[in-house]
This record gives sequence, structure tokens and C-alpha cells, in this order.
Amino acid sequence: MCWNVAIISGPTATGKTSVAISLAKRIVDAGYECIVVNFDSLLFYKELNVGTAKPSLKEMCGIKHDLINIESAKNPVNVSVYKAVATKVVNDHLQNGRKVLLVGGSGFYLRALVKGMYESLTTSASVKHEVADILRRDGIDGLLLILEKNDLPSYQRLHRNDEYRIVRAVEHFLTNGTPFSEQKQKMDESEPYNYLKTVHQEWKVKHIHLDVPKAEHIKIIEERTRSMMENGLFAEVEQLLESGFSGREKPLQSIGYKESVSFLQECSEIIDEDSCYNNIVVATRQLAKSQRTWFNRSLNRQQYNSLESDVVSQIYNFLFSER
RNA sequence: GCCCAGUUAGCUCAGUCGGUAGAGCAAGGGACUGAAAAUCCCUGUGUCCGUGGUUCGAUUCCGCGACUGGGCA
Repeated sequence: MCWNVAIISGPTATGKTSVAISLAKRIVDAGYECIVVNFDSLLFYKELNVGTAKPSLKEMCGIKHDLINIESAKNPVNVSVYKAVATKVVNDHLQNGRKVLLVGGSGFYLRALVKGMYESLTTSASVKHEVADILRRDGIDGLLLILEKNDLPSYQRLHRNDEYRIVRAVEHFLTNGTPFSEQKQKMDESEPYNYLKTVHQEWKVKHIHLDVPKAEHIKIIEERTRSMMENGLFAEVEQLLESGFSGREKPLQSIGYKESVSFLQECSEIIDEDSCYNNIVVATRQLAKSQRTWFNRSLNRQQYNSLESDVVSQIYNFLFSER
């Protein structure tokens, strides 16, 4: 068989979950074991359900899912941790003869899993402090000076307002003694957006990308936001706030949650339910846009309109063709 | 009915001492390697409500009208 890992990517609210589950059922019916492995950065968290559109057990229809509900929202997962855990999880499933469907929308996480990450030692607390001190004392120019001297490509590539990436490049240099751009260059040579060319030799990858026409997508986002609010988004957030969450946890700063937190905390005279809804819709559309931008660069993906009634069959046929 | 304030970009509003205008948000595009549902970058022509007048020239000043908000009847 010509694949054992199928990526199913797509912007938020394009039907990845239901397509993946239907597809997995077909694959199981054909006599294979099949597992869905998540790469949506917010489905990791046990406490976040309504606002992340996490599939319920019932919706999963008996299809096994992995890397969903693996951590508390009090302990945010980062890409490096994800990469390590997901690599092991996927390899285990493959060793047990399962077909793996990697399903999600967080391209950055997917790429780390499939293409690997830069070699970079974990930044120590002392280096972090050192960099923060320079930033406080000399501003961004202090850090830019270090890059100009030691990592010219990064210095030239990064915009001076991009403080986050400048800090990271300096931290990498001070920790590893080599320029960050050296790692980037190495990665760039391996087609970083071609997920079929993975670092894992045992993985035979196919990449399916789902999207829907924009006008329809806007309607879907509006409907989904409405139904999240009807299905207890506020109640979910309220419960979290009552059970000891401050609302400032990273996962609670995501779409749907940050709006709900401010609606619930900052007295509803300033933010009414309607503008809360609007803010969520806008943020979701913006998320979808940036996900599209990310996946537009991916090479060798097979694209499908998930509104077509026979997408699942189309994808199934594509997977089991000998291409 | 009278008085006051307003009418400028999709929205909220600046502004032009008269020389046809600019912010934030939205929108569009892009980037992205330990925060990624994050973060960063690029993109602003619009009958300046309509209509008459003054003026070389009006979105800007004046008259009239329309609409919106507030007050008084």
C-alpha cells in the first residue's frame, strides 16, 4: 500500500473532523485499523470543548483519536513538546499496523512533526534573563546589534518590530554559539513546505487539503459561532473561571475564549453578547485566512472542496489509488 | 413647530486658518521553527449628505433642503 500517514489539513470550520471520521470508517470497513491523530493546537486541552469545536465521543463514532485531551489548559503545550509526543504516538500506531490520519489546522505544528525542527538547545533561564536585560537596557537595537555581528542573515531578514523572533534568534545564538539562520538555511534546503518529503523514513505520506469557497465559508463560520454560543460557550468559560482559571492562561486567550472571558469579566454593559459574537466571527475569519496563507505554500497537496457531497469517496479513491 | 449638535473610507472618528483628506478597527495580501487560534510586515480615491451662493478655486465660509441625535414646546 502506498501510504500509511495521510495528512488532512484545512482552515478552521471546513469540516475536517467529520470528513476524517467518515473517511476513517471507510478505511476500517475496508479491513484496516485506522486512527486519527490531531494537530490542532487547542484540541490538546481537556477543559476546552465547546469553543474548540472538539468532536464528542458520539461524533467520533468509535473511531479512535489521539492527541486530543492530553493536557490541562493550565499547562500549555508548545510545538517542541508536541513534536516529541506526536512522533512517538504516530510511530507506535504505525508499528501496530494502523493507518494514521493526521488531522488539524495548525500548520506550524504539522510541519514540526513531519519536517522536524531546528537543532537548538533549550534556552536556559540565565540566557533568557540576559536577553531580557539587554532588551530592557538598550531596546531592540541592543539585540539587533548582536545579530548584525553574529547572524547577518537573521539581522537582514527580521523586521525590527518583530521582537519575538529577534529575541528568539539571539537566544539561539547565545545558547548554541551558532547563528539561527544556519538552521533555517538547512531546513530551507529540504523543501520545508513539502510534507510528503518527511524526516521519518518509514512514513509514506499523502497530503489532503480541505477548503470551501469563501462566501460559503463565512456563512459556516457564522453558523458555527452562533451554535457554539447556543451550546454553552459562556457556561463552559464561566465554569473554568469558577474553578480557578484566571482567564489569562494561554489557551484561554484563543478565539471564542478570550471574547467570552472579557464578556464575563468586564461587565456586560461594555461588551454585549452581540458584539461578542461579532468579535468571534471576525477572529475566526482571520484565523482561516492565515491558515490558508500557510497551506498555500504546501507542495504536492491534493485539494478538495469539503462541501461536495462525495468528498469522502473522492479522498478514499485518491488514497487507495497507486499514485 | 422652535433651538442646538452632527452628516468625511465598510465601521468609529480626526482634519483641511479655502488649494479635493487621514488614523484606529474591518477588508485584502504576505511572512512564520520551543507563544502559532500567537506574533510580525505591506496595502487607504472616498459623489468629504444634497443644492444654490461668495471665490481664480468650496469638503472647508454663507443660504436653503434632507437625514440623524439631543433639548424646548
